[in-house]
Amino acid sequence: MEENFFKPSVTVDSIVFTIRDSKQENYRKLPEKKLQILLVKRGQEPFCDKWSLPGTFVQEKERLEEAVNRSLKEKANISNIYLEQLYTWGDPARDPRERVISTSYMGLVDSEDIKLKAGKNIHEIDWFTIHTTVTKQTRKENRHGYQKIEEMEIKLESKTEILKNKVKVVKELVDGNMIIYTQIIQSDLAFDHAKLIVYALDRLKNKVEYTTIAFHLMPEKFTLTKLQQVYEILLDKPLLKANFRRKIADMVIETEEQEENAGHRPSRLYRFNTNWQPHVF
Amino acid sequence: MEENFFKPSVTVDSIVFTIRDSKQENYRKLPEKKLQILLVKRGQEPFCDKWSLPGTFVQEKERLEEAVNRSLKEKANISNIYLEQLYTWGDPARDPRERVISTSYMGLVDSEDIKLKAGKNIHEIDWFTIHTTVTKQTRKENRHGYQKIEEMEIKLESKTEILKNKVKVVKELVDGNMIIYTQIIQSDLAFDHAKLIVYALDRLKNKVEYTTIAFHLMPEKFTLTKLQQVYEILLDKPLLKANFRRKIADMVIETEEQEENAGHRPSRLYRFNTNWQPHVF
DNA sequence: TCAAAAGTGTTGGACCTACACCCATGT
DNA sequence: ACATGGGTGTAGGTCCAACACTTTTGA
Repeated sequence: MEENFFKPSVTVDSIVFTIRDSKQENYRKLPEKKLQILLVKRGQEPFCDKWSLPGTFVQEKERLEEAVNRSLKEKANISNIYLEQLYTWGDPARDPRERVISTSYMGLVDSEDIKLKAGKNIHEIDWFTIHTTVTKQTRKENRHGYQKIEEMEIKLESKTEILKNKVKVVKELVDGNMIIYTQIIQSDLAFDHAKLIVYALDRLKNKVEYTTIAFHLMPEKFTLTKLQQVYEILLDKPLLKANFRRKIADMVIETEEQEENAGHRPSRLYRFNTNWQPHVF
Repeated sequence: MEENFFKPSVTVDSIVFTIRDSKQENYRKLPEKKLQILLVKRGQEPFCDKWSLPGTFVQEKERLEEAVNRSLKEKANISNIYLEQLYTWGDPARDPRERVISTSYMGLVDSEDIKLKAGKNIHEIDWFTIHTTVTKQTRKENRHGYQKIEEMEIKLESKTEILKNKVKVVKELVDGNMIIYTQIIQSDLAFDHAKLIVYALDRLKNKVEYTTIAFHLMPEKFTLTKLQQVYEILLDKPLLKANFRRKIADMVIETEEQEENAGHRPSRLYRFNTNWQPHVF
């Protein structure tokens, strides 16, 4: 065996996204929807009473995904949601006391599925709407390639609180190799959780374009307009209805059901086509 | 703080890919190219004298990427290559002695860059050509969705050895949530490294289509035909020259240099266009 | 009646596939 | 001279953005 004295603590943290109605103007208009994230207010040191991602220490006989599921069950009363491993954060200084390596998971849910309940070691729990703004963008060419710096503000807003975070994402091309690192400038969140959120957001928005990941934010049966709203939020741009419908046509299957009482023509409900596969050429 | 008694060992393992000439038939023909992977023969228990991925234990004051770079330097005399974190493997039973959690990294190199040298705790080091065959594919529909099982053989071949591996990949859709797990049926490699290789291969082949990752397998200056060969190997299908060139046209920049002495018309050398960005709509 | 959303059809242009063809080189 | 790869042009089809238009409902 190789020299192996050092053992770190290992945790899992989850970034759970959902898309929820934020307001409805009148009986005719569709409610406006927003991308939201699940946060818990810590009940222990360090960062006691700071908002943070739900997470837990990995136990001796437990797989990582089991730990994630346990933490969501214990802390937020959530079970059985879509989870996907994202990234493992191993900076020696990321926990102020001792070295903790954390593997982050992205979770996606239909918000209707969930009844939140603050659990173990948690003082509060809530959904926070995500607002991101790019505040600065620079790009410098150099001998080896270039350096791109992006400063971003991430505002997280619940009914009662606003959390502000500012990060700097540096993308550097050195001898053909892309190096990306994120730096927290200011954060109201515990630990380096602002970083984990930025990373997860990026991955989510990216994957929308070439996977069916968005369907995990939907209920089993949904209208095409609601699906379009989800895509519009994630892609951050308006889409044309006719074109959107043609594009996702074979990812969905028509059902016989309709949604009524909406103040306008009733819309047909669809479900995901489990037979769908991306076109291969 | 939460209860936190258990601390696992943490390692990093790297799956380093390259594309190398395997044979040249005559002075006119271009050499045939193959996708290869870097393996080391372990010099310690457990799995002493078994081939494995290069890896190391993460040390106390070291970031994960530093550990990966150190292990590649110490064990294989490789430095300064493209690395990308892939996945963290935390199955409690993946190491026969004690619990070890391992984060895997994918490395990509131009093979000309590298002079291998077996290093610390390593008996041998070599490149292995990867041959994969899907031996069985089943798909069952059920109440919740479906289950897809794929059996794959991965043959790894160096000048002197052939390593055989057989894995079973199960993709299951349960209540709209996709669960993927891999199972090793038979493997000549140490630990669960066959799994890590299958995962890395999958990711590499996938990313070729929507990123510029393939360029990390190229030297700084290259001919378009060599680039096309790399794409053909990764996509596992022949491409039409004229169409390929149009598709990658704005990812590359023409240089003034040419490659000569080839027994046919000399070909222009290109380099990667660092200004390239995917088309956004 | 009418506001709002549901839902469909059309058109011009961009891009993609397949194939044909010519060019330049070393032996 | 010729095998081999380097390199480009084009025709036909498919896909896609943009826009216009009709339908259906609840109040």
